[in-house]
Amino acid sequence: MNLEDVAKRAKVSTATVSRVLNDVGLVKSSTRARVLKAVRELNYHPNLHARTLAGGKNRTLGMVVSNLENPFFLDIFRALEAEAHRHKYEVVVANTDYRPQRLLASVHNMMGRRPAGLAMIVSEMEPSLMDELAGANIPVVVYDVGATKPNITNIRVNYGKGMEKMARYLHDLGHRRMAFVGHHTSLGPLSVRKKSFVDMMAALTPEIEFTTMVETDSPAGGRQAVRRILASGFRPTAVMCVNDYMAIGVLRELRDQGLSVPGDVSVTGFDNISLAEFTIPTLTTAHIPREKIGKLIFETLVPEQGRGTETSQEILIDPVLMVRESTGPCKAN
Amino acid sequence: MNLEDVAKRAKVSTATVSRVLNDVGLVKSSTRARVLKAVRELNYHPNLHARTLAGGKNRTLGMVVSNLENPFFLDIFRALEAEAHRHKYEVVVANTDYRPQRLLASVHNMMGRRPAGLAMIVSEMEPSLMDELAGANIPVVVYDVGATKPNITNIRVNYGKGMEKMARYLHDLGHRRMAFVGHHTSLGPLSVRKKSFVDMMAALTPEIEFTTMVETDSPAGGRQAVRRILASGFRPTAVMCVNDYMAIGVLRELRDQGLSVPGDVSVTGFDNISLAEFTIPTLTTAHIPREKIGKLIFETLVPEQGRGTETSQEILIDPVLMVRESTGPCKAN
DNA sequence: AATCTTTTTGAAAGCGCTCCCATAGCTGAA
DNA sequence: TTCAGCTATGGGAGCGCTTTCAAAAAGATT
Repeated sequence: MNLEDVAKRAKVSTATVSRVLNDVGLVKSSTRARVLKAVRELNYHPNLHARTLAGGKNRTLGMVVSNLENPFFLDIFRALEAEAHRHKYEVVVANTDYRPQRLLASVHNMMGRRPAGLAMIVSEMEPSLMDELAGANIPVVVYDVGATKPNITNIRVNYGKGMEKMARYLHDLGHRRMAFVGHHTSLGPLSVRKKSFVDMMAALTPEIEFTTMVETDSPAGGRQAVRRILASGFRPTAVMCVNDYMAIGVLRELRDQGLSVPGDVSVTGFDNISLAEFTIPTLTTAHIPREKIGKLIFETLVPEQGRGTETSQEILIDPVLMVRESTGPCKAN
Repeated sequence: MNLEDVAKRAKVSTATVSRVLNDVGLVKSSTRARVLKAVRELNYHPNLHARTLAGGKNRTLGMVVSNLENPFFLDIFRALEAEAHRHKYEVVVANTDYRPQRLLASVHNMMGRRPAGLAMIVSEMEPSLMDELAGANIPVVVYDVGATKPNITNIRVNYGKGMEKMARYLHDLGHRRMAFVGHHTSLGPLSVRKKSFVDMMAALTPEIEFTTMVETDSPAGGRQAVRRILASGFRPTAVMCVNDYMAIGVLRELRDQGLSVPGDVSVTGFDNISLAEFTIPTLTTAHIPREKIGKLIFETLVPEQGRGTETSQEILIDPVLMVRESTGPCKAN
């Protein structure tokens, strides 16, 4: 089933069918009707591959994320997709599960698809990959990772400041023995949050700080972290999590261990995913505007007509503290 | 950057480069090395569109789901993807948000991509679309929807039986005033669950049954449903949810209304998503093996060499009851 | 050294589309 | 009637690849 079949049936040339389908150039309305009829009757759908190949254009964007299971990433994907659909673009995602191996494979696959733009929302970027991307001839947006590179726009979230606000808030509530729960320590944007925590603790309550890193970014990871902390003998009055998704597991495990939140322990997350309003207790967190980020990504990857494509830029976003039920005054002596 | 550039640099023909890249045909090892070197130096990635166009083959599968935000769908996607990657296939997903409009657009987009196979995990299928898919010349799998069609494999979950087990279990605990919470009533597989509930109630405890349908498949939807039920004056001792994802909101709202679970009200979900072990209390549900379903989808879409492609078949899966903390004996008088 | 194999390579024809360029209708003015 | 000036169409090259077919190169055999 191809253009020629349609052309034959409508008794026109393939050029005309193409014109009708793309709504470009002049076509007599009677001819157009005939073509559309043939298209419908044959249940024809243009071969996208041939289209991109011939036209050199592509209305699909690529997006690579670390963990689609974490609602944070999913939300960004959905926001980008919504914006894309509004402009008749499509988005194809790839998930890496924080595995560098997969990252590479995904990026290469994406490059093979020759997308109109590529968004990298991953924590495990490597400098060499950044170089490769800068060399690829398409617009690239990266999320909060690595140094600024020519041809690559960087959307940054001020995690440091967010963590600082959070730590200060807990400190003001009287908390001194705090623990930090994270995953995949070594990765850029994640280590920023951890470092920020460690620095704050050093400044606020020297020598009292505990950091756990587990292998998975999930509630199960959060649960495991709590077990580790308690097994070590450390009894924090507050636990700060690298994100909300892990905090869900932290809340659950604390309860399993007979500790009440926020009575015995305060818990904070990060991201403000929608589930944060459904946990018991609801979760104190820092809001990161995924909606806005998704939109920003689209605007960067598909620059509006007229406005020239920036070579590279940097966008900074500030997290906003959202206080809910999971945090309260420190009651420990 | 194309095959010819590589060929020129390696001083061979494009045919040879192609042979090396696809690992077919005989190529002298010294030549192969030269080609690979050129590929590396140019950072070349084959144009997938040209590949599919020329080769007529495609190693990517399409998948359309109703709500990627619901972990149930995401799990199936991830299972399918894992299996696909194992066989060097890729998966591209499209999300419909239960909107027929989007469904159509997604399917057409997929057809344009000429995937090796298409999996439809959507509740909002229409017969006409089924016909169109049966006519398309690719393997199609649909999840639990519509009548069996030639050329289309149907993976069915015995929701009716699952709901029956669940209702009977609650009945045995003494519950009589039960409510059902769902969304998008009219859609096939969803209405099965509802109908099953209604039928069971009719058999077990005639005239005491309450059904709410809200617009979104999400915790927020679950919350809204509880508000509606309570606003109506009905005081159920058990709430059965169409899935776990909505049950999360139900649990939260019941607590907000001062009702304890399972003390005052028992709650059940369906699917056994991993979050069901992290809610407070943990959620009684029915397990649906997403892992297995993902695998099954792959095997159906990409039939192994040798085994002939079945024209159409039907696969049936039985849910398994998972009793956790959210259900208990009815204490009401 | 001549001939026959076998291995290795290249030339070129598509794959299904877009888009440029040329041609064919048509309208109305001269 | 003729021709400029449109509007509508068709022809065909080319997008980057795979794949067949044939030819060249390299060994093997006598």
